[in-house]
Amino acid sequence: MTNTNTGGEASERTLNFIEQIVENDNAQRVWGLNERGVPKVHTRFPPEPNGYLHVGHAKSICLNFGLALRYQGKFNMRFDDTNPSKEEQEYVDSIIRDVKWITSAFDDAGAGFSAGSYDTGPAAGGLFYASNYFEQMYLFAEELIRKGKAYVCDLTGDEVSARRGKPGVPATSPHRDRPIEESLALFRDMRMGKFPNGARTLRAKIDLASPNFNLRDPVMYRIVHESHHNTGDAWCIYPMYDWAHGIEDSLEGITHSICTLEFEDHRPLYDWFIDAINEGRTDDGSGPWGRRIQHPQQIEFAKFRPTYTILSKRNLLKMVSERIVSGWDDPRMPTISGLRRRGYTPRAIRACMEDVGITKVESSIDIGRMENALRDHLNRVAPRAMGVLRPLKVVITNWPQGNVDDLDFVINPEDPAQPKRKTRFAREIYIERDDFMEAAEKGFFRLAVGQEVRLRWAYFITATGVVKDASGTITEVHATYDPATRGGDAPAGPDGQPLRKVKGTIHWVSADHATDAEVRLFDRLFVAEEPGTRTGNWADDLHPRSLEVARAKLEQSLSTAKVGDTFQFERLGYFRVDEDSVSGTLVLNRAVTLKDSRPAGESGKSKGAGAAGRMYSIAEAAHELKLKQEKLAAMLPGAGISDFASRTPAQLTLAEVRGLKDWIKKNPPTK
RNA sequence: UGGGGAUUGGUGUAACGGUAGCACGACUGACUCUGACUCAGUUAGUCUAGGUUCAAAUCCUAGAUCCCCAGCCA
Repeated sequence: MTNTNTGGEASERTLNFIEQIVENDNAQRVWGLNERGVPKVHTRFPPEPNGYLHVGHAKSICLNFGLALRYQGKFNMRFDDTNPSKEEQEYVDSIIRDVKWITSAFDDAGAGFSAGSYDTGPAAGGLFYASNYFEQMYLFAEELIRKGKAYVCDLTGDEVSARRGKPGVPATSPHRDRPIEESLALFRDMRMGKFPNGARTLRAKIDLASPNFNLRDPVMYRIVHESHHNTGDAWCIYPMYDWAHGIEDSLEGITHSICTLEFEDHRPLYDWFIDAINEGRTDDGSGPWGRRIQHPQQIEFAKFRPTYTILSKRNLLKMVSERIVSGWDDPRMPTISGLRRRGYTPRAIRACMEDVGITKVESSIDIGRMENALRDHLNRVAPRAMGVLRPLKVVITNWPQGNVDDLDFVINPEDPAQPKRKTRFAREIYIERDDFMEAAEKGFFRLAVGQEVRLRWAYFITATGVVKDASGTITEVHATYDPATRGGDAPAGPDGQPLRKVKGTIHWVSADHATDAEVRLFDRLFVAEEPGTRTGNWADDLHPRSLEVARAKLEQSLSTAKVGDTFQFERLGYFRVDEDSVSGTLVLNRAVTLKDSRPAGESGKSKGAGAAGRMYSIAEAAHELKLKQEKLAAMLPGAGISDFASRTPAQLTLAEVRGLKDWIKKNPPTK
């Protein structure tokens, strides 16, 4: 079996546990056949429109949409909009946009099966709103009251809390034996708006002593006098998630209701509600309550949890409202709209999700995996261009004044089918400041005085001297070029082999033909792998310089680039034209750098993210060693790490953690 | 202290009583007009302790650690 990291195209791999469940169900025809004559598979993505979608949601979309596609089923986009006080039309609009964008990664999904976006392709189930089922839900609720399975409770929120009980101590409710007719009348009065917010609730009559608190007579309806983005003022009672969700799935014919781990405790409730509705119903509808409704299967999986990121909508909202970022679509945000603006592609996001897989293990995903997936995709599709982020002027002193050369530039070496295009070269050019050293150090094979370098697709040049300002800063480099190297090839000898080699190739931009641009360089929003673990407040781990703005010089052809265009600037990374661009002033975002295998330090970046440089906080180390933090801290001196208390930051190296592991084996802690 | 989950190299993930494999990362090297890409190689793992078995990551027992649950949020 092979795994794929090549853009998420379907390939052979072992089935994940959800696919196994689906295939089992299919083999046993649990859900019957669909109109295509294949076993029915119907999934959905059910966000609440109370914020923008983030990468975590992308995983769920890919899972659910991918399942529908793989098994020739259907996928519903559904708003779980049961709480008018938190939901807004702006969020509805953004979610629709984002889901379409993510699902577009499934276009041309192979096997002659084209996907299209969620609402147009063969997997399209449609766009739905839970709020459109309010009337049906209400009818089901009355049915449960009449079956003696639900009752109106007069307790306030605080009173319910106070009476919730504890593990081993049952909850209490003074109204659970209220006569059916009385509950029915009160429930109708609730709907009529006869009571203020919070005065009464409808509760399911399940088990006040259940060890699972979700079953201690959960609230089904609460009174909320507020306008709803979809139903307006039609309702003043709104269903709770637990009551509503299973009904939504059932009504839409969902077969596999996939959600995240924290809802495992809710599954018995999900099942109870559907079973309660079905009690007294029959397959042919002949009973007193009519036809049975579908009972979807809830399946839970672990969330996508990237390092150096926070994902809860509440905290993302806080970052937006406190202006820590410029908005929900700030390119540093883990929101789908932020990733899109930064330059991520849906295919890269999908590939990352495929790479990471579906399990019930709450693992955290190295944010580098997302970056790798992006590089992998963009490397194959992004046109190359040249841009200089920190320009340093080079004067080619032996280049004829006023002369301009048109040179061939390869658009994408990964795609030889693409034609070449012309790039202008002249006497004055810009190169990257980092690509020049007055005196080359060992291992530095870019431009230096007396050292020859290749200008990509242009000429070999050798620096001859520098011009400095009063402070000693180099303002200009003088160099000579070799006319025999036009196009960037060294002249060949009689045997056809190049007569000389240059180790370095650098990028450049013609000064007279350059276009100015603002280039935004992003770093992680947080400096801690898990923001907030150190102090309990993620704000303490914010990266103080997660945005740097460069005044760049780009090759002339970029001046006509459009918003959304993405390029690889050779040797630098991938860049996307930002929405902030106005005519004449380009703004680009660096989506991700290229990988850099230069020695650490030389590239100006720290190379510590990998395993070798991995640092552990005391909490992480304690987790790794399966010890309590205090216990670990106490044993450090004995294990030969005596200076830990004085370290800043208080971290252990990977080697030390490994050493501790061995030491603990030999010296087991006392219980 | 009640209930529900989880635990395989640095990371992610396979193996469903029978060779612990794959991917990412890291490290070497080759190639290279991007210190990119590509290619080759190296590295490193079954939470612990018992038990069952010819054979255990897998089954049993006990324990450890982590996550979730007492909203009229979803």
